[in-house]
Amino acid sequence: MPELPEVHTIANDLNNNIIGYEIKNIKITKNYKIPELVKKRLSSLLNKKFIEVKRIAKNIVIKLSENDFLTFHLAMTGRILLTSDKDKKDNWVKIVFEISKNDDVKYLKFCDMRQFGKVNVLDEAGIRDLENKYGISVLNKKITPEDFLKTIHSKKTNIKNVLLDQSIISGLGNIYATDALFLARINPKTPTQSINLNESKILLEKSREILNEGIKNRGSTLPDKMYVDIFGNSGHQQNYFKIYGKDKCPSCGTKTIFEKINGRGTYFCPICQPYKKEPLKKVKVNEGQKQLL
DNA sequence: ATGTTTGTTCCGAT
DNA sequence: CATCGGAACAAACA
Repeated sequence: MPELPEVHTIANDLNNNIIGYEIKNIKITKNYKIPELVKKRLSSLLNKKFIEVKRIAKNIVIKLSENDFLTFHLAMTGRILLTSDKDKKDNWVKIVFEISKNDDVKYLKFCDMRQFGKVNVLDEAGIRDLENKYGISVLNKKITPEDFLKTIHSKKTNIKNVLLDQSIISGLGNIYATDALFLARINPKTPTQSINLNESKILLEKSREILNEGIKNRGSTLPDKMYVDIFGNSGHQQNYFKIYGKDKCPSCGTKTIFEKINGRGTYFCPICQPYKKEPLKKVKVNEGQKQLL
């Protein structure tokens, strides 16, 4: 579930709650598939101290003493929970880190229902590699509409698809990309090559706006409650979705269209986000037609 | 029983 | 060879 605002909220809360704590024990749930190498690296973290928590794209990155980094990617159903209650039962717990500072003991849990999430331990070079995997961040204030347009044009597909391609544009997930396109009044199926500078400018603005609103509202929690923050609380952005999950366009009242685009559920308004531009079609031209042209 | 699901990676087709 | 897009990863719910 977690997209950038959800991951941001988790990283920020962890940074305010686990700095200075040391890892005293690590328990991996039986039958949880984790590479042997990662298991070995995890055990090397015992007695190391949390220095700082930050976010790289949708990864939670925890810096420990001796320049080790513990990273989590939550994918669709990952959760990070923090509790002082040793006996608290949580669903789908995969790894429990017992951490302490002086006499205070807490439990940092990595949970994952569908198990698409990833845990890893990296050194500084590994962190650099991780950073290099990702494309531009729309939240980077240095990115101009010109930069954004160039990036959009670098992939020949539809605009929704390129917004979700983390190696090109990092941070937007399915829900926020859907809402950003609605706010920018751009049809999600618009070919990237048809986007112009003005649309690039608006889309960049609206993408920033929607991500910042999501961060302000501590992420979005859908009815399945899969995303919760480290204390188990829901986010609020679901109350402010623009068009994601809506039957009717909040702007003009027209029935929204729900369509799978590149396998991802997409909502859009056919009136406010009209499909103006035909994709470039490959037309087979025979000799006779050529003369007519 | 079938179709959904907030993400990412891999592999086959073009 | 580059690029695109569907399948797969696994589990719960309606």
